[in-house]
Amino acid sequence: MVDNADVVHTLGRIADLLEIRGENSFKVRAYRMAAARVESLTEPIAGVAARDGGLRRLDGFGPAIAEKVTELLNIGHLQYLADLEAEIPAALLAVCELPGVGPRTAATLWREAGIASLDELEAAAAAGSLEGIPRLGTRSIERIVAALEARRRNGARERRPRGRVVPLAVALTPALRSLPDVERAHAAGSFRRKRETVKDLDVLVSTREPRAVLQWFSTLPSVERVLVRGSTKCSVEADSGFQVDCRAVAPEAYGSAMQYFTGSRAHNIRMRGRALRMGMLLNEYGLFLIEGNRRIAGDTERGVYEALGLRWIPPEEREHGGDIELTGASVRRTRRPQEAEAV
DNA sequence: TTAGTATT
DNA sequence: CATAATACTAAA
Repeated sequence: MVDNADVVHTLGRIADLLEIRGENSFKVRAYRMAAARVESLTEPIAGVAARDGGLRRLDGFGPAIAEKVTELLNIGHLQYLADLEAEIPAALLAVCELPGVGPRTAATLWREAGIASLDELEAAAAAGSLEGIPRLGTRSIERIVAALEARRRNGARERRPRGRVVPLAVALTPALRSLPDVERAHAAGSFRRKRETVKDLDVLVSTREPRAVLQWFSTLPSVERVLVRGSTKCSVEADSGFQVDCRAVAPEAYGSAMQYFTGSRAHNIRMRGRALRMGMLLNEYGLFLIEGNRRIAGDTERGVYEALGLRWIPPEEREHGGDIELTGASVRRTRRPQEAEAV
């Protein structure tokens, strides 16, 4: 019996393999969107398929994906996926999991050097045979070797229970606040959204001296490896390979930066799309009227939501894109006229 | 400058 | 035709 989770897994796997194959990114995205749609179903997909209209009634299901999922439901097997798996080694997906290595690099390693797994990559690196691969310079090879070493030490990265990350967060944010140039510091991301597990810890700081703050952050004793360090953000591995991202912004952008850095990604896409439809641009630096490029919000997170006609949405409710419609009752509809100036 | 990878 | 916007790094 094929259940919803099987369909989600199958569609996601197709997307990953198509990506390594270098397929049109809209096609890849289509499979991911269809997978997300099935994941959000509250009933067995077989039931949807059986009813009038069938799978095509689901958002994100066009003729091609509907046909494939029908085949999977009916005979418990999808030839299209089998063909892809015959073409592309499954172990390449693990290569893509290395930080800094994505589908294009994995495809290059495979096609140019026949590397199809982490073990083969490690052997090739040790033998020095990565040199000479097109678009793979010395620095890239160094990064790959470092990533392989980190993985051997810590194993594959896994999400951690939120409770296991709390001590890190409660130690890090006050430490950042105690720096001379830092005004504010808070954990954001899925930690702030109170997800049960988190993939990494995101910390936002406001400062006029981002470089100094990020320099301090990247040289903390518990930092095992610096992944990237630029002028506005720094990502490190600490605490057995757990990733911690620090983003620094000017104090007047703290609200919009918190909005951005809290996510979720789907929530941000909806918020930014809504801004566009209202003739505005939303990014981590503020909310801007496109006409005249005038900044109208961003100092506070609440100000961003209200300028977009929404009430402030608690982080826990920002998990899915639909939250804006479900919970973000329009301020215009709910507030009384005399409160209008508060926006 | 651009491609690739990354972040929410 | 297709959901947003931006940052960092290495290679060319």
